[in-house]
Amino acid sequence: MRDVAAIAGVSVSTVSRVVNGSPVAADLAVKVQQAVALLGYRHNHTAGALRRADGLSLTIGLIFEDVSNPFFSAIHRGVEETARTRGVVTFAGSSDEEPERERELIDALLARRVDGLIIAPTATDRIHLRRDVAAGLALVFVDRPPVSIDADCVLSDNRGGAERAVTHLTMQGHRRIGYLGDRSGIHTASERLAGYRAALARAGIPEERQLIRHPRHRATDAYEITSEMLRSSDAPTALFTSQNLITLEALRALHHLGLQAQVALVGFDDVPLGEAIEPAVTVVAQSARELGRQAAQLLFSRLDGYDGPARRLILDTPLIQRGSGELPPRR
Amino acid sequence: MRDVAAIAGVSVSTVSRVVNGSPVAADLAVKVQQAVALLGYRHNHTAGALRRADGLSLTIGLIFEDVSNPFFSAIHRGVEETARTRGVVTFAGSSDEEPERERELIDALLARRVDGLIIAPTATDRIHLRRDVAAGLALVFVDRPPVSIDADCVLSDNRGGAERAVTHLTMQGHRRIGYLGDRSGIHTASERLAGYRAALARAGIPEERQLIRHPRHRATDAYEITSEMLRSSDAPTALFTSQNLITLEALRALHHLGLQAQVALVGFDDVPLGEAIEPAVTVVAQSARELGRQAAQLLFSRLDGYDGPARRLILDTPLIQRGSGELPPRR
DNA sequence: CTGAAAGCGCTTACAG
DNA sequence: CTGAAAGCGCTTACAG
Repeated sequence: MRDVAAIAGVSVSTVSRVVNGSPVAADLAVKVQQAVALLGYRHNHTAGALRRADGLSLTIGLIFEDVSNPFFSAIHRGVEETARTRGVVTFAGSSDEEPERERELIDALLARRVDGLIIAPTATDRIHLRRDVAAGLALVFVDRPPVSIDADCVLSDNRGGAERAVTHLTMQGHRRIGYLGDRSGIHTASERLAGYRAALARAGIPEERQLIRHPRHRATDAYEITSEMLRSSDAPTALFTSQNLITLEALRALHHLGLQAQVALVGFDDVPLGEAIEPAVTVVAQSARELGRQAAQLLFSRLDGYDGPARRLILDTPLIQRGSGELPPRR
Repeated sequence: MRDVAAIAGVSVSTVSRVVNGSPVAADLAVKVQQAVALLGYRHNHTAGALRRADGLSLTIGLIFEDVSNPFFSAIHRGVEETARTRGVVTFAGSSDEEPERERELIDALLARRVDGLIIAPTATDRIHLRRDVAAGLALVFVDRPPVSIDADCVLSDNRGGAERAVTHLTMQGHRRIGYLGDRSGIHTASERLAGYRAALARAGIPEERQLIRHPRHRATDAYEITSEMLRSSDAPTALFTSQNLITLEALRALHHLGLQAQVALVGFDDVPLGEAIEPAVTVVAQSARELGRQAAQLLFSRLDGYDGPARRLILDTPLIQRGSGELPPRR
């Protein structure tokens, strides 16, 4: 900036004004712009933030379980869409469901002075950000509510969606419905299990322990567990799979066993090709992108000065009937 | 930091040393740490970078077509894996294949002083970063090579993979092979088309114009175009779909028409459930995560001082036979 | 409208 | 090892 000022023959104050669009005499502005082009000057917004009144970095951070899970990357996209309109750029990182990694990421992001954070917290989150929030950090939770701090959050209707899915199965006469759940401890997992239980209770069906399973490592275990459950003598006539990766694995297992037209299935969260395969997959859908948009909205409203109590948004999870969930009981 | 110094009864220099792990007398270090905890002090790494010798922000930027495309989010994950070992956090943004948006993102990221940039450039990239690279920016291209600047890049073997895929079809007697390609102009698209052509030429099959199609809007058009092609009187006996989203749409069309067991298909890039559906989908696979890892490696080697000529890495694209690509010609 | 000076939160020579 | 001072690239009162 000093170099630009020297070449343009003005003070750095004037260069700063031109760069920031403050009123400057036209002839000086032209000189400055020429010098900027000549030198290939890049404004250092970060340095400016140190002195600027608002102190904003125009930067926010996203912390997900895994940035490459399509569910989370769709949230990312939704956040980006609204951040973009404000000239805000977005960090994104994966906690891998490890509280320590989550904490590292939070620390790293705050050391870079992000204006806000959108977090899908780990099951055992120890998030301690009260002071940072008091100091102006905008904090929003997405997909899972915060446990150790009171903050804005946006969730899907997990319990309601699961209950609707399972009731859909009981209404068609299924009484043995397998539950393939996510690692317990994760909020969405326990809510969906609660929904499953509520639906069984409503239909007067007793729970069976061996029908409720929680694969530890989703991608690898879910396939095995599903296969095993389906091969057993008291196999279920229907499955409720409570997470997108688990649904994919259960579908693989069903298709490999050739049981996809025998055993009903409803999944939580849509899957690619879910509509194309035979039978097409009935799911409870959630709009990840919309979760992201809403989370960003909450975040920016805080940066814009909203100072009221924490808000909690719950998004609908409509049931999409496509075939797999409408198969009658077969055994 | 000043407050910490005041409470600990030391100079800010000493606080700085403690925070950065420089040698400090044990008793003073303890006092500083207590003050840090008491105040909830957050180090401002960004402010430090202004004065620090290396000037590094420990920040890099990723620019993809779309962060929510599973291919790109897997690259993101690969980058993150190697960035993480260095305490580097990652921005990620979507260009939507628009050069102007790409430029905005680059400018925004450079204004936040990222140490490096990993870009999957738009078809008509006007990327002008020579001066920034000269000033120390580490720049790597991924998935698509740079057109307007010489820089490190890591690509998949697009032409070779496509040629292998199509030759696989011709070897089984297919002579009418439909090509469903990405928007032309995108490097990967033209390479894959070249591979398709090479395979036809090698098999002595003349090209047919109406069998080579480029959906404009992948998600929406690919379905229509595939359906139309399959319904025509001179329909192909096999399809080569040259991108993951296009493969998904073509599969939807095939399944909806009930032709999935009649018309062979090989896709470029794997798709979820590709293994589960019937017939399972034969693909040319690329490891997006590995692309990301390698790109990050190239980037960090530059930051570590490598100053040689631009490198170009080409990753293998093995053919995975699963069934859909092994269907014989039917008409 | 414009410029000189002070200062944002840090790190880095430089003395001690 | 420790502290006082200068300075990184900017913005912001404050005079003119």
